[in-house]
Amino acid sequence: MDDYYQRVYKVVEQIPMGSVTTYGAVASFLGIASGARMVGYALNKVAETNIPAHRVVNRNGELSGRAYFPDDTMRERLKQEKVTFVDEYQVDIDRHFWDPNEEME
DNA sequence: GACCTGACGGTAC
DNA sequence: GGTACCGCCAGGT
Repeated sequence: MDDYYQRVYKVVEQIPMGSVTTYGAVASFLGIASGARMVGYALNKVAETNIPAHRVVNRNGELSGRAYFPDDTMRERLKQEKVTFVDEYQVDIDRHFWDPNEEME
């Protein structure tokens, strides 16, 4: 369902600056807790659009999809948003975590 | 139409 | 506490 992707984009667009969420959180919000992979797959298609896909990381806070962005766009944008990094390619997910289920219920 | 792969997650060992 | 394996949904070959 292409509508599925639309929902993913819509949720990702709601992520406030300086905050990040996880694939699992988005998937859970869409009703498919086990479809975290699909979320990342969908974001891959919007990596070059206006969707802030860089604010979505895995459950460990790692920028697993940075390779799909040109250069270090993902890391640079997050740093620009004052997001705390615990590692060169890992954000402080526990500190900036944003749950769509609590903001868009 | 069947099999393989993929920006992940949770549980088991 | 860290590593390994299996499970999920969709899409491409």
